[in-house]
Amino acid sequence: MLKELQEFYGGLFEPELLAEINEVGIVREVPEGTTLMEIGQYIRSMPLLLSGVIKVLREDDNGDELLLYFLEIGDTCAMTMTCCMGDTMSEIKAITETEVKLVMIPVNNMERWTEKYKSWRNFVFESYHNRLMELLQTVDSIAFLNMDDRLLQYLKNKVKVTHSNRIQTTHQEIAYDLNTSRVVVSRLLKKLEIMNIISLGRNSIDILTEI
DNA sequence: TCATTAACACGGG
DNA sequence: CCCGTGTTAATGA
Repeated sequence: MLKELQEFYGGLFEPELLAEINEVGIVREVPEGTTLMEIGQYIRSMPLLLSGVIKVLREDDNGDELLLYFLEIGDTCAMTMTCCMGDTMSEIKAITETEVKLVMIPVNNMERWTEKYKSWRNFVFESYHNRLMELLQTVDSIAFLNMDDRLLQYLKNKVKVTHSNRIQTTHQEIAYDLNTSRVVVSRLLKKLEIMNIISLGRNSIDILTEI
C-alpha cells in the first residue's frame, strides 16, 4: 500500500477501496509548470492529488487565461469526473503550480466504484461541492470586487495552498492569472508594500501580515 | 476615474 | 546582456 494514499485518504475510503486504488492507480510525479490538461482534450484517467498544487484555468480564444481555483492535497478535478462519465472534452486547463505527486485512476473504475463504495460517492459529491464553492468565490470576486481586493484574495489563496508566506512568482504571472496587465499588478503590489502588508523582491513576494 | 498599451530606465544575476 | 520591476504618457471605456 502506498504510504501517502494511506495517510491522506485512509480516513476517507474503505480499506477495500484503498486496496483497489492502490492496485489500478498509477503514481506520477510531475515537475512544476507542466500542463496536465488542455482545453478540448479527452480524459482517460482521473487524478487523485497526493502532494503539491495544481492551478486550474479557463482560457479564451486569444489564449488569455483566467485562474479558476487551486487544487490541493485531497482534492480531485471535478471536470475530469464529468468528462470521464460523459466522454466529453475538457473545458478547462490544468497546470502544476508546484511539483506534484498524483495517482492516476483509469476511468473504467468510476462507475463500478460509485455503485459499490459509499465513501467514493461521498468523495465525488464533496469534491463537486468544493469546486463549485471555490468557483463561486472566484465569480464573486470578479463580479463584485475591484482589482485591489482580487489581488489580495489571490495572494491569500496562494499562501494557503503553498503553506508559505513567500510567494515565488512574477508580476506578469499574476497579471495572467487575474487577466489584467502587469502595470496594474506592479502598481497595486507597490501600494500593498507601502501599506506594510507585503514585502517585494525579485521573483518573490513576502506576506507580512495575516490578510 | 481607472485600466491598458507602449515605451523607457534601473539594477541584479 | 537579459529579465523583472517601477514609472510615465497617451488613449480608451
